[in-house]
Amino acid sequence: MSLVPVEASFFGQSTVALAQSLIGMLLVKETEQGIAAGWIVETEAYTGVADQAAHSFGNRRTARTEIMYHEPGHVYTYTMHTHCLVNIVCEPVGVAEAVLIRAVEPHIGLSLMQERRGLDKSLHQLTNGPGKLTKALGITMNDYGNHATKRPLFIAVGRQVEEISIGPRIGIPNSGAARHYPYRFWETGNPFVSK
DNA sequence: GGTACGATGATCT
DNA sequence: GATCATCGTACCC
Repeated sequence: MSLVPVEASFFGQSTVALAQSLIGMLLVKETEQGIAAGWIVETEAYTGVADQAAHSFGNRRTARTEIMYHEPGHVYTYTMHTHCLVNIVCEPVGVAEAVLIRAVEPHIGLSLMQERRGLDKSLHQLTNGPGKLTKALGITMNDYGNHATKRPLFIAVGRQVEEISIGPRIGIPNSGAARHYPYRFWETGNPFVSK
């Protein structure tokens, strides 16, 4: 098992392309309690200035969205309804786009994830949602601004994915036409996707 | 199997 | 004070 972070150049592709490339990659988080990692099985692309569903729509720039304007590969975490969500920043400096990681398949540190999520949860309930996977892996707002090529939170080379499905994004009913964009990607048939 | 809804807190106006 | 890129439970097929 080699947990080697990917090269920074991996993140130098378009947001939509990266959202698909991330499917099958390994999301790794190291803490004092140990390592937890999961295969990424579901992502969503948020394409910034013209995407009404993106936090950076119209180039809105605040303390929260600041990291989206930086180099690709940075980690963008933020809280939503008491949950922490994790994104990977895309596109060159000044272009604020990102990929939301919506679900992973538990791979390393299963008992640690179960401990964090509650022992009554079945395996497939641990990480099949954006708020769930951050809790299972121990990802918090402290990871905001970390680069995904560096510990303790990074992307590692993953496995082959046979087929990727495409559909509209989830949970953005108030985003005008943007809600219909085919920007959600998941590994076809994988039982750990959020829906 | 499905849908409905309330809790909950950071962020922005 | 309004707005959410959510989750879990309740309830109804």
